[in-house]
Amino acid sequence: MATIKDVARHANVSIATVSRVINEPDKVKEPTRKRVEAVMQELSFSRNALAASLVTRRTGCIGLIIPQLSGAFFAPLISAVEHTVRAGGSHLVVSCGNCTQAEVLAALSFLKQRSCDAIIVTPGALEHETLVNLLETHPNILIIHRLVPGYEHRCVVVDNYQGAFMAVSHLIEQGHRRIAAVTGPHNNPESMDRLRGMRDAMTKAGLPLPDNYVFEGIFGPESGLAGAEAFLALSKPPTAVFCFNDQTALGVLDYCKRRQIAVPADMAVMGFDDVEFADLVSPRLTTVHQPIDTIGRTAGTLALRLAKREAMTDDSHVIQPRLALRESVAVISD
Amino acid sequence: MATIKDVARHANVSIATVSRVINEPDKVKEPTRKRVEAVMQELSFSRNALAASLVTRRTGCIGLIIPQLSGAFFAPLISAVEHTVRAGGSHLVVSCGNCTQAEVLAALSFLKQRSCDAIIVTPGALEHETLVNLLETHPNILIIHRLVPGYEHRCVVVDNYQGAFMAVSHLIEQGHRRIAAVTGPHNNPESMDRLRGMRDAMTKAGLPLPDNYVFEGIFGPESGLAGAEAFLALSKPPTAVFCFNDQTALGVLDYCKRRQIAVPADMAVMGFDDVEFADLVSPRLTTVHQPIDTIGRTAGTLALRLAKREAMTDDSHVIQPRLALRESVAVISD
DNA sequence: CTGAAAGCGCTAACAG
DNA sequence: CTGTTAGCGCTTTCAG
Repeated sequence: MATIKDVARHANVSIATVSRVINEPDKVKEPTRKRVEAVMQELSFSRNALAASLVTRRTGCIGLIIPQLSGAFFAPLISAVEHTVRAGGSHLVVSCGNCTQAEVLAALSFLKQRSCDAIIVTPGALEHETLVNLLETHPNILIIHRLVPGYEHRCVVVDNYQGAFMAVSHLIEQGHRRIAAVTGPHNNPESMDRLRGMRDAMTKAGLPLPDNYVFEGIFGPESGLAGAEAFLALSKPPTAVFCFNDQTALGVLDYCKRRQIAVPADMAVMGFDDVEFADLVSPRLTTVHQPIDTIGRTAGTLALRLAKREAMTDDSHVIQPRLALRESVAVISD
Repeated sequence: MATIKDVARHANVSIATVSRVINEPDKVKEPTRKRVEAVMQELSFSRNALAASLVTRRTGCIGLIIPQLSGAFFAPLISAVEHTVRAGGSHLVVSCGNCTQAEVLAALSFLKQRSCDAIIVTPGALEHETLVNLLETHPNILIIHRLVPGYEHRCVVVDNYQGAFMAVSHLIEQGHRRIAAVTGPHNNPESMDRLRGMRDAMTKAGLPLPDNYVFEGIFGPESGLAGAEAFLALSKPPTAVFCFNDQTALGVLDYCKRRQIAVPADMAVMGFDDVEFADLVSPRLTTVHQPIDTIGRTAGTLALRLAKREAMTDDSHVIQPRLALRESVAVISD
């Protein structure tokens, strides 16, 4: 591998000049520049970015810590982040945090050592305190999917409360009065926000939400299966079930299919997320659309700004979801 | 940010000793080590990996260039690569090549400058010559999805020919005699391999494959739509269509649904890839299963070996697909 | 077992 | 416009 030293020698200039033709070409007189460029070509010189970063203290890398790389929800998110980040001239280094606190911290430490200009964290299992601590000690960290009080300008979240409120209100408008929910884990803040949104929508309509209408799941199809089974065993089963994510809804749909329960006629199913397959299953899933792309773009833009050490505005970045009306919910028939 | 210099000063040792407790702790006497470790903790020292890499010439990073980050096919692939790579103690830097040759080369140059220990390339639109050149000049590059003669040991591919052969043979076994195909772009080597496999399976069974039974697509649902339309307009339409990827098959399925053509009764549909949604659509898609996970793991393992500059064995890495038999193909009824 | 010193390849003042 | 020089933070001989 040729270095700027080699280039300098071959072109009969100092290494400073070579450095200049790389970084600020117009500060070098045309003939000199041409000569240097020719030599670089000839030696197929490739600048060692590591060495440069060591002195500039900027790597042009933005880190992203995320629980999964694949998956209907995260993959498009990563993609959106990558695109904006790259449009801004930086590159994305992803690290799969796999949810556990230890892994996230390990990933973080790696990205820190690698001097990423900014780091985007999807907290997964991170405790609130850890998060606060992180935000406090690392001015270039950014959080997706959790609103940390006092650091709103470095958080990008979707309005889970509002999304759930809208979803349940829609169900009510369709005539449903007995509405159940398959939630996420009780320690999941997003799930809790959705539950609050649901509760308020029910209360506003003067409807009850009995405890046995709330089934705690883990955001997977198996939760939907179990939840549906539990609800249908009730003496007064619900006519609609609101699943706190689409994977769960998929489980409910699956259960209904097996048991020959017609969706939406006998059971309405509402999801949350609007992942790719929501429009692919049958009946097509009515769900709360999370604008994944907007989230990703917002996060990317913010990261770019943090990387440049630009001042952050104090606004919070709360993104509004909207309803994706499809086939799994209809006006109640009885 | 504290440096080893700071640590050295505070612990009353030389920077060499600090470096040792980081890299070869057992070469440092217990008390000294303890003291240094305490100071590191206290100053919340984080080693600057950039500086280290500058001298060791190893970064612990493995690069991956890929056309898309999301997508039913690539996301799981990335995930598999990331897991193996990380299990091997390295980290993955992804770069989205977006298919064009220029972009792939740009991504490559970035990863090179960043001194990745090894780079995995999914060639997308790269021309064969460029590929050969790359493999020749970069001993630590690895190719997925293209078998470059002379560099087999640094390529990992699935046997597209065999997959297509199996798929079409299965269709024939089910009694189909008029089988059409919606292929990928004609300059796509994988698509060409699949077409050869199909041709040979047809020939072997003594069946013709007329030109108007071969519709060139671009691996998207719209190709399936267009292909299906074209085939159905024929005076003798096929009874089965082999789609060269699942996205395309999705388009065909969609077309049939709209036109009330029963699948598989009136039209059998065979896909290729077996992405996540293949098992989710209805009818569930019969398709050629690509062992994405195996591909990813193989590539990851190979990359790790390249990174360690270990000698490569001379075997090629050709992975065998298998059929995923589901609902969209059945014994022909007439 | 520990320290001194010489770089890794590059950038960034500062002179000229 | 160009060259000299002093590091960036770390590893790695080579002595002691």
